[in-house]
Amino acid sequence: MMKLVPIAPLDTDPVPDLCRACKARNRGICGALNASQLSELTRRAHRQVVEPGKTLLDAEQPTSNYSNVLAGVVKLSKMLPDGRQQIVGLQFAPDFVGRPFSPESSLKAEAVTSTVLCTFPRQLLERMISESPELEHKLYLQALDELDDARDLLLTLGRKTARERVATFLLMIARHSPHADGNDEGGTGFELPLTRAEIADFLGLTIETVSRQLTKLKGSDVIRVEQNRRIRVPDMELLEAETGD
Amino acid sequence: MMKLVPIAPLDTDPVPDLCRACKARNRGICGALNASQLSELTRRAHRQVVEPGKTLLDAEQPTSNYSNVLAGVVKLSKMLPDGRQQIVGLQFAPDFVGRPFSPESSLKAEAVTSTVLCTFPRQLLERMISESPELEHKLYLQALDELDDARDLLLTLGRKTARERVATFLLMIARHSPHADGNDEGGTGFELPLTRAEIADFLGLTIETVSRQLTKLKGSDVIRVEQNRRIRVPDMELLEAETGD
DNA sequence: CGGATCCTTGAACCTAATCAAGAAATGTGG
DNA sequence: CCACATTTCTTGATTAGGTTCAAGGATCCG
Repeated sequence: MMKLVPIAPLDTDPVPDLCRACKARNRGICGALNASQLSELTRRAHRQVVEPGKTLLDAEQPTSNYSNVLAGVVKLSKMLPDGRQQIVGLQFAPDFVGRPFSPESSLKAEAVTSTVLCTFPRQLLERMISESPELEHKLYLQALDELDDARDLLLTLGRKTARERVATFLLMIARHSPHADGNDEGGTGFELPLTRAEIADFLGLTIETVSRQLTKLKGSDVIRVEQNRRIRVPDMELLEAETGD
Repeated sequence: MMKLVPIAPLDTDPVPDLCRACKARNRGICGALNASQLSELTRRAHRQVVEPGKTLLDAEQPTSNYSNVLAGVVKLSKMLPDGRQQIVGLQFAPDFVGRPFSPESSLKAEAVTSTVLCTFPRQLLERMISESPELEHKLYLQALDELDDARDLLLTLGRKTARERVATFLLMIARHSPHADGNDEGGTGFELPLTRAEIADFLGLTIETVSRQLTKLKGSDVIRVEQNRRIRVPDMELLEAETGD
């Protein structure tokens, strides 16, 4: 049975086309917005495709825009004054990229692959947060997930061997791969979004060590390296057994 | 001048004595609650002093209670099946300890010092979150801070030397010490809440390495070790210079 | 095809781990 | 309060996993 409720005047806006076509619409934070809020967001947001290396947020710099990742991968990294670098997180669709309630980011956010983003002004989002508890709730849930991820990575960096780290990374990518070919003849295949240097920066290793461990995992028949960036895992359980947990 | 506002019937409850005396009341998440909410929370919360080693949340176990830290220090840790351990966070007053929206914790929370807690049922908090956006906002802010801390630690574990890690840890503790004696004759003095073994688990090192680096920092006149747990920093800038950032 | 970037492999080195012992601090019961 | 047991911490010797330095091979792209 239908309830009769007064129609809020602002809610007569239709869902914008941009959002209607957005794959992240119902999984990401925008799912918390009503049509009028979506409409306002859309008026000031734009969809863009950015190339690898494009910086979205810069450490110690005032931030003017936040983004949602619609496709591709974004890395979050920190750097010491002497140049040592650590990747502290990877973001996939439909993740939100930004640090609400702080005028500047403490880290750098950079596209690692060709990436599709929905970008909008920082202040607009912060205003919408204050108007929509539902939106803040979604952001909170994402923050909690990122916290779990960060702490898993802490265990990896603090206590795992090089081989275990590489296996852990491969498993993580496999699980995030949308087109990881299922169990056809040769197990699961997927593409690494990161270069060896980036994998090293993620795992707290050097590029040489990453390369050597991939070679050794190949030698143990845990993986096959079909091309530099293309990995195949014949038996996912074998890979899981290499992660240490 | 006083404003005349209608008094919400439920808000006639006075602020409970337990909360009135709570030092964390206005800094922690309870600051987001009105008198009636506080009153309900208090009815089902209890203040307790727990001894070092007491487990508050256990990995892979359903959690029935959350807590606020009122005094003391709580460690959050993860363990691999073979026993390797990593501390992934330290919580001080007035931090909230718990993982909302997840029936079980992915980590273990344990008192490291004698600790004062305000403990209450998990489901009560989750119900109050759904009723109070202000409360969820405070929790979100804390989660964002914990995320920043976790990512700082990632940089430490992934890229710093043993000496830099120990210096980074000492600086962190110094900054969290309420009774760090100010700049009397000998600089800043404070108490380490953790054993050497726990410091090692926090920094991804062994107990021997922590001990050796403390000895070396002493040899370089960056710190003085007055007792095992008592450190003095003659010049805080010297210590900062050892952290690598 | 040529140049640049990315990746692999080898050899030497080094930092931190491991193994081992003893010293200092803490706690306990007489 | 002291003697003893236990835990915690320090120090030394050795080992090993990963880094650094160096060179050569793939791969990619104009």
